[in-house]
Formats: sequence, C-alpha cells, structure tokens
Amino acid sequence: MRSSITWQSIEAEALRRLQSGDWAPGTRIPDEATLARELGCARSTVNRALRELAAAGLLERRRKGGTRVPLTPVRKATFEIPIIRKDIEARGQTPGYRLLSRRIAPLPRATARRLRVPAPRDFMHLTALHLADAHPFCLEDRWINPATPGLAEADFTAISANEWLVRNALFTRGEIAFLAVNADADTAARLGCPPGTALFRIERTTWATLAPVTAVTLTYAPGHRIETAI
Amino acid sequence: MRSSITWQSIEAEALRRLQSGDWAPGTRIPDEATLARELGCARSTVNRALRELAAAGLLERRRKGGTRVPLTPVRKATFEIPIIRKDIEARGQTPGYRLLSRRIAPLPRATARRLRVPAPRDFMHLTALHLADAHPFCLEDRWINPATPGLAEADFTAISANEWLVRNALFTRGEIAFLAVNADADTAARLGCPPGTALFRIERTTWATLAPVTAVTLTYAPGHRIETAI
DNA sequence: TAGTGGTCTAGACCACTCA
DNA sequence: GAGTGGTCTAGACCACTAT
Repeated sequence: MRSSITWQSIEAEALRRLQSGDWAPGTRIPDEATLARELGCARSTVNRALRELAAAGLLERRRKGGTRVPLTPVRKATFEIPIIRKDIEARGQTPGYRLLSRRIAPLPRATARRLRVPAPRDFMHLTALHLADAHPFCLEDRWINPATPGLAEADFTAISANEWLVRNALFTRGEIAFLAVNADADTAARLGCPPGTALFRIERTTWATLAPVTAVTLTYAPGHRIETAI
Repeated sequence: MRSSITWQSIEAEALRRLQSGDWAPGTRIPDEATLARELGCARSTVNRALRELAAAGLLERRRKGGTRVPLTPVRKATFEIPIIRKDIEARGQTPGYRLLSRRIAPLPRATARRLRVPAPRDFMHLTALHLADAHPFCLEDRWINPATPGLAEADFTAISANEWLVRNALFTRGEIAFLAVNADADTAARLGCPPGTALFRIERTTWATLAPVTAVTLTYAPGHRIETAI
C-alpha cells in the first residue's frame, strides 16, 4: 500500500490549525493515535511532525500530559558557525590572514573562569587578524589548551587557529555569546576604525568531553551582522 | 525482542569515531544498512542518529552519494527567541513596559525593503521601552501590518506589541539579524547611557505565508548579551 | 495506575544523484 | 542504471507523569 501522506504534510496541517485558532494557545491537542486515525497515517508519521514543531517551539509535549499549544511560544533560531575564511568567501570577498602573536602564557582570570579551569594554568595564546579583500574583517583572540594533540607542530602562520582546530580538535560541548563593544584604542587601530566604534563580538568556549579545548573572542569590523531565517 | 540500543547511543558511537579520527574528514562512512548490521540495530535507528548529526553540521548526507565527514564542518547554534517580558523575568528581574508612541504612517523605504512590500504603504508604527527593575532594558521600534486581525482593538499600553503578536499573529517565516550600533542621541537618552555607547541590536522581520506581519528593531541597554550552548 | 509520548523493529517503496 | 538516504507502516514495549 502506498501512501502520499508525508510528515511534512502533517506538519503543515498542524501549522494551519495553529494559525487558524483551531488549536488555541493553552489548550491540549488530540493525542497521536487519534490524529493518526483522523489523518489516515501511521502514528510514527504524526510523531515526526509534532516532534519537529515541538523542536521549533510551537508545541510542548510531555508523556501522559499530552501535547499542548504554549501560551507564549518560544521560537528557536538556528545560526551557522562557519569558518571565518569560508564566511568571507561566501560574501564574495578574498580572505586573508595574518598571525599577530603566539606565546604560552598563564590564563587571565576571566578566561580561566570561562573555561572552568583553575586560574594559574598555562595555555597557548594567539592573536590574528582576518582580512576580506585586504581590509580588516575580524580580530581573533584565542587561548588553546596546550595538551591538544599536534598543537606544537601546527603552523599558525599558514592556517588560522580557527581552521586548524575545526579540523583537528572536534569539540563535544560549547558555549557561544553575542554582544556589542566599543572599540578600544588597540582594537580600533587593528581594525582600522575610530576608537569607540560599536563592534560586534562573538565569544566561544568549547570542551571535548570535560577537557577545555579553546576560548576565543572574535571582534568584527564595523557593520558586521549575522543573519538567519526562522 | 527488546533492545537496549538507542539512537542516542548510536549517535555517541558515531561521535566517538569522528573524534578518534576513525572517520576522517573528507572520507565517506559506511552506509546505513552496513552500520545497522555492524551495530546490531535497525536501519531506522542508524538513520535517526546520523540525521541528527547531519542537522548539527557534523555529517553531510546525500542520496546515492552516501554520508561524508565534511572537511570543514559548519556547526549550528540554536538560540531561543523569548518574549522580552519572559526574558527579563528569567534574569530574576521585574519587567516593566512603557508605550512611547503609536501611529499610522507610511513605511520608511528601508523597512519596506525589509518587509518586501512596495514602499509607500501605511503600517502601524509603535515605539516602546521595556524596563527591568525599573531600569531601561530594551527599546522596541516596530511596524505592524494594519491588516492584522484584531490590531485596531489591541491595547498596547497594557500589553507589549511583542507579546500581543506572539499570541495573535503566528508567523510562518521570518528573518533575524544581530548587530552592534553606536547609540544616537535619542536612543542614548531613552536607554540612559552616553551617546556613542555600543549597543546590541536585533532586527526581526516576519511573514504569515506571503503577507508581511511585522518588522521590529530591538535595541538593548549597554552590556546586553545573548548566550546559548552548542 | 493508567494514559501519552518516545523509540525500536522489520520490511517496503521511493527519490535523488552519481557514475 | 544502480546505490544510498528519506520516509511510511504496523506493531510492540517502554518511560514518564498526571490524576
């Protein structure tokens, strides 16, 4: 027996009922078995559709409690975290890269806290400038766990730490934050903008299992924005 | 026959193979049927695990082409988009709200472009200030499609447009952007910060099917950051 | 304790796309 | 044309939790 009912079509029908008010905020919708019977498909198909909607924040599901329409749905947006070089290429510009410094040094207290390690520990510290069409694009300030395999041999003048880590040190857990900062004198000089300019910043911290991998601060040239569809 | 093999355990095993280099970047991994045999579970269980990893950017899958480990994985981060009031409450602060202006006016050209509508069209324009513990938290500047059902009767002095729309105008498609801006004189005065302060800004535009719903610019008080786990 | 979602299985057909 | 992932089905057991 062939079926033309896809989980996407069930999802679309559910969305229609949500938009029309058929399924009102705060109420409970029929259980999966009932919907499967009503819509003429298997329960697992209904399950897949409702699971996707729950992942998007449009439904709340609990065993025994059933599936409910939240009064105030919390929508989710997914951003891609590309390698900086790829990001620049995707904008149709030519990527460039300049290593500014590389040394072993004790973690600053704030960075140690981000990485959840006891403070006076040595990490590798790198700073680098990414260029787009020869113009400053992004300033990278990074601390790397010196125990990372292969780190000592890595040539960070040829490949950015960003790219090296993505290829050589898969992380399993991380935190990311977006914020705005005024350019200090040093940052302004490196990015070629007036001091005080509002800059977009990303802070990312990652671990492999429990071991810290890296903490990085990316400060972008003026006008940078990140976008996604929801 | 009962099984203790879950798709999560298959996902964990796949992650292990990726981390260990068993499955090297750029190579192809065994097909689902083979893995199912090797791991002693049904193909659909393998499918679920690999599908999740592909959604996270750790694998690339194509029919006939098989499943590959990307050379430079593009990881994904998911952010929640809460109602501003809930956001403030989640920070343990008391939310407040003040409507600053409400009028019908022609869309500015830039906003019309964002909404993908012909320019000289009237929308409802609202500005409002959100407070946390009586301090400025976020400035909301919003344009709403006047055709939205119930809009004329909505009392935006009592409920924020943010909240009203979430409850009354489900959108199906949207765009969101994060950026940094220097506070202009007006914004600085309203948020209680010096002009020029770097502020975090979110621009969100939404549609229901093809009809524009709203375009909103949220400018946050200094120090605001948004965070998520990856 | 009972109802509901979460998941697994085995088998099947199909859609895409690579060679 | 053929190999691989995408999905559906029917049935089953289980985990969680509301009542």
